[in-house]
Amino acid sequence: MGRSGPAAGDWQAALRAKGYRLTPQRQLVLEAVGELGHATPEEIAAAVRRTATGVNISTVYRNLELLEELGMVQHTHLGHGAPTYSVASDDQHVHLVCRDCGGVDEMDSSLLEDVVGRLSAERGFSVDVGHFAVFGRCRACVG
Amino acid sequence: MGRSGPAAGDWQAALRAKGYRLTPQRQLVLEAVGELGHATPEEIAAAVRRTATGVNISTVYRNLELLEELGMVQHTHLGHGAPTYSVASDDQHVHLVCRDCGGVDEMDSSLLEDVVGRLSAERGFSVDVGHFAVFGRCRACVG
DNA sequence: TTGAATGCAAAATGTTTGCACCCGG
DNA sequence: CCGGGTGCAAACATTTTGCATTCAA
Repeated sequence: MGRSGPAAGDWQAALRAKGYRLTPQRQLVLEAVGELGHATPEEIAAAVRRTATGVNISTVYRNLELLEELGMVQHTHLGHGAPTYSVASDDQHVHLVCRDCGGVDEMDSSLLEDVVGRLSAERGFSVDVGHFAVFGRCRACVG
Repeated sequence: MGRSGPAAGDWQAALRAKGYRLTPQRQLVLEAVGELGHATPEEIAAAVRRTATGVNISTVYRNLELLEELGMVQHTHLGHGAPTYSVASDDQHVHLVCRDCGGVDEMDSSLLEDVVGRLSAERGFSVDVGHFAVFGRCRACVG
């Protein structure tokens, strides 16, 4: 996490190619998403503010939207309140959300291999595996 | 839809057994959920008001919560805004939500049989199949 | 220079809560 | 009669938007 990786400059070039600018806020939002993982816009804003006080929440929203459009981040609805964001390059995983304790666990997306295959074959539906939450009750709450 | 079925009186008895009352609003909310299917609280309120003007939105929320607690209805987060409610007795199905056109399709929950089995065996996680949305892109939007 | 981006405040959604009054049992 | 239920208004939480100002390129 927090790694810039070999493609660090690529997205900056992609930004400019589309007529967008590289601002400190933009960079900080992307870094925060990478460092936090599964973070809500509010949490991301808080993280960004630890480096740059005064960054507005609406700026965070606007940048998350832009970064998602560029394919840099993606969001998942874990059920309850705000959605959570993570960097798109992170390994795809399925979220297991417990409706009782609210806990979130993860499983490798290979779990859904055959489901994805069947939906593609039978319906032409292309599953977005990362954007995914399975609801139910965890071992502890099932009792 | 809209059928009262053989168990029509059962939930009314269940209500009283738990010290709750049977009010017109309560009945109308349950009926509306059954008639609409996949309806948001706002849509349910609108339907209820076609019969009884003046029913407050907060009453709808409170009754949806109660009816869900009693196992009469259930809600699903389809991704975007408000959650949608349906009667719990309806055949369980998986929701396929297109992230481009926003369309919602359904598939029989047998699709997830093995996934449910594996999650139960490997993690002790009990999947709530009805409370489920698979995100991706539908045939039309994949192009 | 110039238009994209930001900050701020206000508006738009969606949901919850406190409280006085009402009514089902 | 009595405690659960309702309506109403206000509070909340989350997200979006209008607009003047700022700043990356």
